[in-house]
Amino acid sequence: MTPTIKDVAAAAGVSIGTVSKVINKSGFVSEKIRERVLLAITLLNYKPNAVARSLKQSKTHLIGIIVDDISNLYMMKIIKSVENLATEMEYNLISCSHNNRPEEERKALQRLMEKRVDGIIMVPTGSNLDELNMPNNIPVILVDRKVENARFDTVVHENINTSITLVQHLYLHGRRKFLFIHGALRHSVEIERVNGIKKAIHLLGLDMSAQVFLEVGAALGHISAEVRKYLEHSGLPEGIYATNHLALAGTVRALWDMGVQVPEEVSVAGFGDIDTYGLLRPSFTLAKEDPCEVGKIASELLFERIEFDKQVDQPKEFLVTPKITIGTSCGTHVRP
DNA sequence: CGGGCAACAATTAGCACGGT
DNA sequence: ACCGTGCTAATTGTTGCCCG
Repeated sequence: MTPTIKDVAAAAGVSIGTVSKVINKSGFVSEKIRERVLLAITLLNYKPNAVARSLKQSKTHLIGIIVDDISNLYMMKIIKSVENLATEMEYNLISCSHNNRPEEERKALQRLMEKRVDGIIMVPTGSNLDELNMPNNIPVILVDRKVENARFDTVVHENINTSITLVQHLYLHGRRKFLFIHGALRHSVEIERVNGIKKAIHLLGLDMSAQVFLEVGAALGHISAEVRKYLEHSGLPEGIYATNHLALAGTVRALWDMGVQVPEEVSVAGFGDIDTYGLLRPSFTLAKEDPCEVGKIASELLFERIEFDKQVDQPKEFLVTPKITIGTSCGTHVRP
């Protein structure tokens, strides 16, 4: 059996309370006894039992994080960023995916609560929070997506104005007929970005009937096939704008497969960082999200609540503004 | 300074009790 | 004798408080 504090106490010839004081550097222990205890710890290769400690302290030093899909690079960056602070604060992370299914979201929450995690950071599916049995005894921070009835702090990207800026950008370089490729309008991110597009169309006085909105799925292979099918059937627009990194990657792949030259034949803009390793010299304009910043703000908020017992008086919304990087797609072409 | 002990949360073995 | 029910007490490792 692995040695317990009891074994250390017996080996050192002291009580377990004294061993506890030595381990936690609390209270008074004479130097002679302290050395004896430390020697016993070394000889027995004793490691304190975190489970028993949690039992006593009602604190597990565990943080739960629920995202839509843990293999999604964007989500991975949020998790990594949360982990950075968690490690510094001597907490461990439990990561879960809900795959955008409310039922899995509910179960993941349930499991984390049963594990008695000290706090939760979560990307909501967008389902009704009242039906999720959200915890009210531990802090929760929502990230990436806004939800109605939020009694929780939320960290999200700015989507509407950024979306408007991207359309304006294509417009300023002479584009007037667009293909807007977006995902399912299930959560706030896609809804806001599409709303931004519509606002931009209105602001710029573009002909709405000349614009096309194409909704695509969430799997890269399918997206590129759908985009290709559309382009082969309906021809190239002047500009393409994809609202998320998967839609953008699928679009770029379809254009490559079709041998379409960007920006010579069509301008491309979109959300997302699809060039993880910096291998591309992108000829399209990007609004790059900053998932690391989202994770950083969210984890800082969470630890404020956990460690300093800070209460949520009025739930706040924190906005992270995506950085726009100009590709070559717009610089070379000017409308005649 | 150091020992003793309750408390923490959840589970389960053990036991008494009543009914068939 | 056997079964189900409901209760108590023990169990786990650690901490923090009290007492001498």
